[in-house]
Amino acid sequence: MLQIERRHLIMKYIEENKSATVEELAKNFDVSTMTIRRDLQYLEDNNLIVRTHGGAILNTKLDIEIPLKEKRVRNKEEKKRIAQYAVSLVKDGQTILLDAGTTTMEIAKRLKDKKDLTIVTSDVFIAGYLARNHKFRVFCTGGHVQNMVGACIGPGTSEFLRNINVDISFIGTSSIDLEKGITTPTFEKADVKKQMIKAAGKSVLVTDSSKFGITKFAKICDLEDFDLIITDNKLPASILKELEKLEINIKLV
Amino acid sequence: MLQIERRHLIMKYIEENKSATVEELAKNFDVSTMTIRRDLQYLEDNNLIVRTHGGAILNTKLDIEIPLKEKRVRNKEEKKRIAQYAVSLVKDGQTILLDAGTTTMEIAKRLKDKKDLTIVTSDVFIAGYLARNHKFRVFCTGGHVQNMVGACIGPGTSEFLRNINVDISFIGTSSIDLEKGITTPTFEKADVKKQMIKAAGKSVLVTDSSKFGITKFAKICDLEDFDLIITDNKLPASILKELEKLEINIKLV
DNA sequence: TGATATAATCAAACATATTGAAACATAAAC
DNA sequence: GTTTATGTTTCAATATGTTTGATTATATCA
Repeated sequence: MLQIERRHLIMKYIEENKSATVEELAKNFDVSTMTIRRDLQYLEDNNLIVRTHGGAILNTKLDIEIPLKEKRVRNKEEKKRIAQYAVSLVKDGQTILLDAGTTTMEIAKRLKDKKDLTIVTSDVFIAGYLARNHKFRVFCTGGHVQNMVGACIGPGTSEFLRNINVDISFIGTSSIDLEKGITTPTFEKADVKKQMIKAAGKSVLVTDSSKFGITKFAKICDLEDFDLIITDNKLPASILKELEKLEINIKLV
Repeated sequence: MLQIERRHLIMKYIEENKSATVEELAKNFDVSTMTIRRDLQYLEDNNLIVRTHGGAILNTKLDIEIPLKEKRVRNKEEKKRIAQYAVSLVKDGQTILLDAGTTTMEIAKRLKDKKDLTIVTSDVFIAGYLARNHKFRVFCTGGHVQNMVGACIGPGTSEFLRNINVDISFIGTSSIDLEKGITTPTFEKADVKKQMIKAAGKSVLVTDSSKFGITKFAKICDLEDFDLIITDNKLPASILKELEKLEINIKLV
């Protein structure tokens, strides 16, 4: 049987049964599970199905919207704890700013018990999530949307941020160093984050401990420019000691 | 049975019975109580149920927040055909603008075979979809994000649009009338759409035929301000005749 | 045709996810 | 308060997924 033929039949099968397991397909078509997986991968790439652990289901939106798949994120547990603490700093009625990223998305997910918030974000996924799930006033900065990441950057983004003031900014980073400060690969991104700090009465850096000791091209600011740094308890004691020596306000969770 | 299937079925069960105990679910699905607990945890994380001692109940808050049933897109088939035709107008390398809405989302979903597009949108869901699925240059206008809808509106949005030029704008509407033109409930939204038309070398209105004869508060423009109107073939012959008399460029699909 | 490149497939090694059982913690019931 | 039921955490076992390299089939071109 031709590959394309098999893929069509798999699709037909899933359409009829709404779902299928890898095992059952491998048996039906008498090929290895590996081949089935590749077929399913292909069908998913074309938005026809959604792959899940053990098989796949139809891509049609079901009555209830359950996220079918969570993007694999590293240090997920750490990020959740960081987010949990970050949320405790937010008071009802405040205006907050959420940088783009997975950690800040975790913050967004934990805001549901707050009341009357105004939330600004540069992340289109966060904006979408909040618009769908909450009753807050939500603003998206707009700008050039980075593929996969969903982060808005560029002059438009910076301009938007120059015109607002918020109570707290939650900024994420993937490179933080005691000496070199917070850095990022491009000037554009650096500028956006600079504006985020400027716009805020209080700036909080949220980053898991694996990001310490990394430096990138464009500098955003120094560690002491943040009112607080939240990270996880896997931070090496040596770094922690240095931070305390520098009188950086840090919270380990 | 796939995990995701079980979770859907548990959700369905709770929806029907308003509640369920861990024990009863474990027995029904023939898995351990531990697994059921994890499933319930997952569903709670997604705001679908509320966990209680011994089981879970439906998240009643959901009844209000879920326009999902209502949102189950009306005239879906028509919208798909309209989108299909709209996509045929787009050439590789062009810059296009997609208004917020379900019809324009259908357009976004059909762009994947195009090459080297630059896409601007005021819809955070469309921006997110494109960022996740394609390799295009994607821009989001930013602004006040409307709950549930995901559309950006407000001065920030209009300002962004004032600074760009695109080859084609695809505009959606929920109210179109031969005499009163295209209208919308608020001035803010009207202004955004006006800017979208201004920014475009060519403006295309995409709307299913059920929207004809409806008028709202704020006027956007007249029908003749569009270079083309794409709608479906359910449009009453009387209206079609009028349109032709007015020399409106219309395409029925 | 024969030689070479390309694609599809499989199997094995390794990585990750899911599950259930046991130990421990907490809440409800009496 | 004590008891009982339920929930949580942790760990090990199993199931599933991914990556890699070898093998075979298919396509391409001199």
